[in-house]
Amino acid sequence: MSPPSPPPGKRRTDPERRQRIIDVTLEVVAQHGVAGATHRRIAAAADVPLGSMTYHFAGMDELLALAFTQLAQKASAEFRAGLDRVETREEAIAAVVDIIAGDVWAQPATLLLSYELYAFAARNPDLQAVMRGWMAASRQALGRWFDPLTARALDALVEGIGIHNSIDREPLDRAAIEEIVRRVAT
Amino acid sequence: MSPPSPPPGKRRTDPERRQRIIDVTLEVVAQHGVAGATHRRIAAAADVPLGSMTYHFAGMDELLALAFTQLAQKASAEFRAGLDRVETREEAIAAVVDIIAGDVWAQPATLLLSYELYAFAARNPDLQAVMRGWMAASRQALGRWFDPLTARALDALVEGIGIHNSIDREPLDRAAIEEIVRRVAT
Amino acid sequence: MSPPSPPPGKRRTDPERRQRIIDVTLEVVAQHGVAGATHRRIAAAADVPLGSMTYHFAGMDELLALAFTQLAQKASAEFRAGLDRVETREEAIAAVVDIIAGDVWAQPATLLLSYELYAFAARNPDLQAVMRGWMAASRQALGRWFDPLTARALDALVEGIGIHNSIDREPLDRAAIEEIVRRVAT
Amino acid sequence: MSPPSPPPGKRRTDPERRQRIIDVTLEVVAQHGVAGATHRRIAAAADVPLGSMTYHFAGMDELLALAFTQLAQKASAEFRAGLDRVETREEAIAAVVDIIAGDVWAQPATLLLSYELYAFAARNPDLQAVMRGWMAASRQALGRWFDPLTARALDALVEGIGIHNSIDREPLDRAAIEEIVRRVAT
DNA sequence: GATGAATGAGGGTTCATTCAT
DNA sequence: GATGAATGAACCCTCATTCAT
Repeated sequence: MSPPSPPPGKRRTDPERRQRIIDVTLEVVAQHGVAGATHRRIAAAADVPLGSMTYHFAGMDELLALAFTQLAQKASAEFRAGLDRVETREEAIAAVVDIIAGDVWAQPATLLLSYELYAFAARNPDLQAVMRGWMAASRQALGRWFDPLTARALDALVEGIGIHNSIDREPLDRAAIEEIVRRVAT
Repeated sequence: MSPPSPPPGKRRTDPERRQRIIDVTLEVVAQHGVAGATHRRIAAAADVPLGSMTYHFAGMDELLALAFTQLAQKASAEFRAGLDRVETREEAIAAVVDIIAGDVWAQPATLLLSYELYAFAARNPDLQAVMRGWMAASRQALGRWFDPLTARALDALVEGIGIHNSIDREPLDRAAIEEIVRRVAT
Repeated sequence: MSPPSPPPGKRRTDPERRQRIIDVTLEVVAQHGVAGATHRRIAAAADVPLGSMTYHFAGMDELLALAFTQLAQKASAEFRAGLDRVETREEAIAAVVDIIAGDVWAQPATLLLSYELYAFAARNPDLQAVMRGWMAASRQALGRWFDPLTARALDALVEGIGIHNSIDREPLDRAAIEEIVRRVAT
Repeated sequence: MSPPSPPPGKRRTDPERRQRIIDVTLEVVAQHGVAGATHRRIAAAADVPLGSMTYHFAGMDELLALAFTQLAQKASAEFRAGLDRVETREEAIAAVVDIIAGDVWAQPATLLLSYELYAFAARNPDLQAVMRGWMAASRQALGRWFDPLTARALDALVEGIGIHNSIDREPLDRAAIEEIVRRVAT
């Protein structure tokens, strides 16, 4: 059995189109918020005809759900990638510090998207499942080096320090972050 | 017998009106998100004519800013209230655990509002100032019992565990939270 | 019998108020057009409470009618003043040239008001009477020196050249105007 | 039998729609003034959904500008048409008298529109260019038979007598108009 | 007499969505 | 399959006007 692919026949420049719309959706949300993410704006940003929006996606909700899901999965993958390549507990601690202080979550756009994601997920059961999966994956990755409670604590720390650093005018530096991480990791 | 109340639909004196609109705004945001917080919806929920919206507030942005500011200030006040009445460091630790595990942030609506608040604040300089004030107040309250770095770490922990507990199907219990708090608080 | 004055008792800073509103109305119309002449804008420009608007005048239509009537009467008076002081036919011709080339109608604001006035008068019988009175007065003033047909022709010329000069990038100079006036005045 | 027309309220193909809206706009302006020309009123008069207004035109200003531009161009074309078909100077004079006394500008609606046009143009640079073009075309048409100064004077006369005749209870008759035109045309 | 608070009607505009092509 | 034209619901906001004071 072949995977469920679009029926063969007259496929044009399609395949990337759908994905590009999803990617652009996140950009638009980052810039204008969920409230400002309209079909028109996304279509314009993706350089796609307006009709494509409702043709490819049932509605904004579905599109947002898809976009946020991909965001969560990508973030989760990056999180695990950072931890999977380490060999010792010391390196694992360093990896956690990297994640908190690193470029990924330090980017204002990414953090902004996470706020929008949380708010959206709170009203969307599908996204809640995605987020629980994300959390579970993070804890599993941490679980290689830390006991379950510590893993959860570290995961929460990543979240909390990330948010506060984005608001704070003087974010915590690497040394301070490491100090805290070490306290939590016994 | 209750005092003679003005016939509904024709009351001209309603001093708390303005404040009620602000309160209702938060309820509507909690229920429908910032994206779904429209003048009409809020007016209906507050049982107020539509014209009152732009009469009392320059626009949705101002109204949201006011509502979120009050939310932040109320949350900040509750945070400090929990810490200001303690007399020992042990009690302070218990208070932090209370805050994390307690009713305030455990309410889904409150957490949801905080996501919306973060997203909104990221695009609104006034709210950023409010949030920095909130963070500063929290750290000051914690500063009575903990050194600055620990205070920041605990504050981040409150944030992170709160968020994760709201997503998690099996939130951390008091004992687990206390264990983590004690690790951070040396 | 005394003239119909407001009943004595508690008169404050009233008398000029009403007239000032009328004057300011013309300024607002000149700046924003009849379409943009709102109670609020006029009240703000006249530094008068909004409630004064509907207190002193039955509605915008009445206020506009009053304002335009005063404008017409003032313009008419100036027109006659220019002609009444002349002693010879030659001076009368010079006066007509003065009116056309002069400062009064050359001011963009004044001409703009006349357009608005014409448009308004076309839909307001009272103003039509005012304008007919204005025309009659002009012709009467001209009638001292010119036969009826010539008077009407000169009056039309004042109108037509005035308008065209306001549109034209190179308005007719005094000499050209005088040449035309002399042709019409036999 | 008439051809099968689409059921009302559900027609999707209406190529002249845009132009009809422009035409109807002038009718609405003639009836209610620029101040009373609203999207809703025009849409109703043109039997067109409200959404069509801002779909076809960027805003009321653009719509008014288009409508007035077409009015000016049509008036200009008629003016020239009257003069272009004459063969002698005598006929040219007769043509000018026709224009002044004729049906075009004698219609109250047309004159009313010209007032609104002048007022609108005074606040709209694009329309000023249109009006200057109109004036230039008129003078060029007159220029075939009259020297430049006379051409301008006759043009102004058309304007002035037209306006005054519309206000006057006893408009000038053809003979009187001809007498004045002849004076101006040397 | 005079006014500031309040309102509901109506303003322009944006939007997701539909549908003929 | 894909799209551009079109729509009507809903948006935020301004307005003249009312009314208790």
